[in-house]
Amino acid sequence: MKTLNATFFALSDPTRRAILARLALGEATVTELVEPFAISQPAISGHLKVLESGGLISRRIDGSKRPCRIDKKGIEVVDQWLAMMRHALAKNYDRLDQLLTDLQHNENDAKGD
Amino acid sequence: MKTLNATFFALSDPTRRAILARLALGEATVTELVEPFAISQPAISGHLKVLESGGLISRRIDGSKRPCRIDKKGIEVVDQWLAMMRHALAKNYDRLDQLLTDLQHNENDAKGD
DNA sequence: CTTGACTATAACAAATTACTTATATAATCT
DNA sequence: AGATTATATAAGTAATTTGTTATAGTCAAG
Repeated sequence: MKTLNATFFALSDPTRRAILARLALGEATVTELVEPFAISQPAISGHLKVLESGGLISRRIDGSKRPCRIDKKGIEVVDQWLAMMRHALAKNYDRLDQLLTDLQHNENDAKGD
Repeated sequence: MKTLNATFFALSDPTRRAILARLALGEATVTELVEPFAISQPAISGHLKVLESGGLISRRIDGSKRPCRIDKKGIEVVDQWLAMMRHALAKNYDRLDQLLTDLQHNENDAKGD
């Protein structure tokens, strides 16, 4: 459960998701990750730490470089949460109150923020 | 993209995920949601607003009550992001450098925080 | 062994978040 | 109408987050 917190928290920041998207194209060192992102190197290092503790990336040691790559653990955590939600939703789907709210949902059609 | 931000941000808070878990059991009004959570009603209302703007819940109007229910839009957004990541990872999986880093990953085995 | 590249940490400021209590608004009930 | 219930908004506060610059540590190259 703590993992879930850390993982979703890591994903909640657009810069960190952008880092993941970059990393999805292949491994990259910290310096390589700083380039496209227009924020300082320490800021990126901080994001990487958050991503790592969320199980979304891992790092190796290559001399003085620390190449980062996507770690599937984090992705699996999200996947499991999704599956859990879908399971709970499916279980409820044939309950009467859910059906009723489905019907009533129509009146909810044009609603602003 | 803005939706992704809002959705993941909404999911990044444990209280909000707990609200979703409760809602997965079926619709609930704001007052019903306040009960199990030991925080004030305005705090819950704030969380609900965040969840709604992340497309994770929707609300109907029932007299003075505002029953909340899970909205699958948010879940689909997460699902699409997952699919996108998996696709990018799969595309890279047969690239040489990825294979190399896979091999080198072994030396990364026992690494603390 | 000094210099330069790569990354992490410290110290601090600004913005955001998540609460709180108090209050406003709207619907329900008597 | 007056009281009660259901929810939202306002104002304020403490904690957290995200960024910055400056600096330290480690490795590589000459």
